[in-house]
Amino acid sequence: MARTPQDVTDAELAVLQVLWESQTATVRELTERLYPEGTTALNATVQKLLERLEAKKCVKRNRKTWPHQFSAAIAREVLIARQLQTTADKLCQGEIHPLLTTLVKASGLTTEDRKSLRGLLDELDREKK
Amino acid sequence: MARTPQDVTDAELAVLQVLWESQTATVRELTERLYPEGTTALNATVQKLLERLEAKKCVKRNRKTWPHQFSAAIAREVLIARQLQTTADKLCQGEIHPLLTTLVKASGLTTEDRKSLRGLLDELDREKK
DNA sequence: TGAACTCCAGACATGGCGTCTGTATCTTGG
DNA sequence: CCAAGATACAGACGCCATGTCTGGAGTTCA
Repeated sequence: MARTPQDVTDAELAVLQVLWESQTATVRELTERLYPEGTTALNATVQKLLERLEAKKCVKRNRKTWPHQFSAAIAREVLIARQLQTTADKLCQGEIHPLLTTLVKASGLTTEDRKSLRGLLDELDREKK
Repeated sequence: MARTPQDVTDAELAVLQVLWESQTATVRELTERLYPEGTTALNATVQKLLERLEAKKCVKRNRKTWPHQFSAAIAREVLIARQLQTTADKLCQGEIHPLLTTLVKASGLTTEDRKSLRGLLDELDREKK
């Protein structure tokens, strides 16, 4: 039972979070944001995280500018979807429906939430007729 | 950025999966199921996994019988819910609504699925009035 | 009682992941 | 055009989670 590497690790995710709200940033900016108090060695750390994220196609790097500008190459929603699929694979043989019912049942949905959900369903009904 | 240990690990989950469908089982049975071909050393491995699962309150052990009988102490749905909450915490500051919309949009819900979902929502509406 | 099985405490090993060091490369001010 | 400072990049380190194994004690049954 070999261990399966994570697709986006915690430290990497932290970087992505910042990029999602900043649109674009340099290594220095990211480091200051993620590790205020930190030493300059952390720059290399962030650099490495970005490098790995780039390899995973989660981050785009603009090499034309100096210093390089980084931006997210993957939307939060996509990552959410991917994560949910992983959960489904592990716990429901890939089925997503169980996730939905679990969410709806277990979580404290407000009346508001339920209304918007119905809206979404209606939309789907219309699309597929 | 310290690494956070998983709540239920892959190998542990594999054990749980078997328990969910077998109701109850001994170490030997589990080992044979999980590692057909395996050496007897794997018995200890499974034993250790069970021990850890027990500590996490995911497995119950009946010490009255010999050999001990193990059974799941946590429902699959609970684990799903927990996992979903973790995802929400990491990606949506704990909000579950984004997960829902992602799921509804991304997954190929059949008309049937949508109907049963609406049923669930109606039920909730009735409960909370 | 002895053989065979099970339990259990602890140790071991692999590898993921966050971090750091050292060096090459680039940019800018003088 | 050169020196100084910043950035990029390759590689390595170290901790620890996690899957696995070893040895010995406990249990059952003929």
